[in-house]
Amino acid sequence: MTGVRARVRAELTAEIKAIARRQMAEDGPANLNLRAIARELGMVSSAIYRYFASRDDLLTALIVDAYNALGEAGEAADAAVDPHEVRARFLAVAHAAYRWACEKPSQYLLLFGTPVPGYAAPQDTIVPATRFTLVLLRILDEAARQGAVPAVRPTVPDGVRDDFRAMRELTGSGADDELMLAGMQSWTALFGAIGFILNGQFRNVIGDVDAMFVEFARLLAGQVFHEVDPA
Amino acid sequence: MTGVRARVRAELTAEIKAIARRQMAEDGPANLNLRAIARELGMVSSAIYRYFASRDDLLTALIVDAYNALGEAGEAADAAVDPHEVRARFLAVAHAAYRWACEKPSQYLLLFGTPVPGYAAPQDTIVPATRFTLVLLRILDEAARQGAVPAVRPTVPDGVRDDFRAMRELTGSGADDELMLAGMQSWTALFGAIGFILNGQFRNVIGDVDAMFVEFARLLAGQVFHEVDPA
DNA sequence: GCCGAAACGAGAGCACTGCTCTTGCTTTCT
DNA sequence: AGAAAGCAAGAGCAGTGCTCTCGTTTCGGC
Repeated sequence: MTGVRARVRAELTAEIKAIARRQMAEDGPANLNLRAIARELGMVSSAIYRYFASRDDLLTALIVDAYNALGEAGEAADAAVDPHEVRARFLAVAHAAYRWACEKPSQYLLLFGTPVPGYAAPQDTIVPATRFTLVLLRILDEAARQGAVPAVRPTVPDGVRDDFRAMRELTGSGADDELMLAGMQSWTALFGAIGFILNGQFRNVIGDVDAMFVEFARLLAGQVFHEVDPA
Repeated sequence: MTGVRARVRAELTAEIKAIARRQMAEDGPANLNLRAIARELGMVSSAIYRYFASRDDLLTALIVDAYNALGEAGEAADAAVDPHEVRARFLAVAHAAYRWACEKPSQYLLLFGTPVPGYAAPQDTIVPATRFTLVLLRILDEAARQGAVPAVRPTVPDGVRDDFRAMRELTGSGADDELMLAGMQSWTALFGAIGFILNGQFRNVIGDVDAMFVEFARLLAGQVFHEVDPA
């Protein structure tokens, strides 16, 4: 094993993904084009199939990479802040997600945009997909330890209580149902805002979308971690 | 004018759009297929081009229709509630959007999902696109009249103040900057939640997503219209 | 009523896509 | 050394959006 061939294969695989990412950034995530990649590599289109069994397979690999990159960005941002300052941690992670999305909009849309046509996310993606969410869950955990209470207290629906219990068991989180639901809501709001900004939904409406996002994040932090000293 | 030909043309145009919507619902919004539509109509693909200059043109028509349908759903829901009960109005409109999205997921994703490949929204879409938002702005207006204050008070960035002033002038709204920003945030959070649910982001995580959405909406209403008597 | 103009559907065709299969060549393993 | 596996190339298939041409049908002004 690990002869010349194996190394060349790894390099070519990486190169295919790199070109795919660049082309997606130029032509949009849904325009992933195997033939164009092959052309750029000076190969013939059928050769690509030695490395990825299908277009969907390549897409899956890109999605997994993107989830991991986003998760890593979140983890790094979280680790750079005092673990006890939950608001600061939330803001750092939120800004990290926003920054990552702005730098790689096509990859962000690959994760959170409309699923590509007949594409069904395979099993390989679900673990990397949870990586970013786990960062937020850990922040919720610490917030619960500090007795945080949401600004508006939700009434958690019965059907959701079981799901939250399962999540607690799976992640070892100690956040109570109310905090969990508020956190979940802020989580969707966060990604909703990023998605809207990236999709240009605020074009011709809001000029400085960056400033607005910063304030959105502050609002969310205040809503979830209300009875906690501000950072 | 208004001969046989004009009526047939109108009917065929509508039929093309109807078939397109149905096919989109089956194969996903990005799989809009002119040839398949023509096949179903018993026509040849080139005949479609008598009615829509291009695939993008047909897409635009569908998008305009969808924006109008969503806007209409919001307007109807809002009109069915006592105009003074702002929380109830917000909840009604939020639920209307959610219901519409669940009934017509492909059309919702057409509006708020990843933009279709090389598609750039033309001018025709921007007026229908604001229709739903205007409903929320009117609710904010009434809330301002009642002295509503967000649960967490935002500090409105300078760059955004001008945009809000422009929106006020354009819509005749009387909502102050803080309420406007909180409303905007809740608006993105609302559509973010709907999008996540539709895209299956909560699959295998939350069982009863409907119940969760209802509580999300209640949270949002509470966050924006805090110092207002609950409906 | 008539006749030119415009609208229409059919069909062939172009350039492109994802994907398959076969054919030789090269590297790797036994 | 020889078999097996990996590899790139090329031809080819079915499908796409779109264009162009060609007879036919309908419409509006005379």
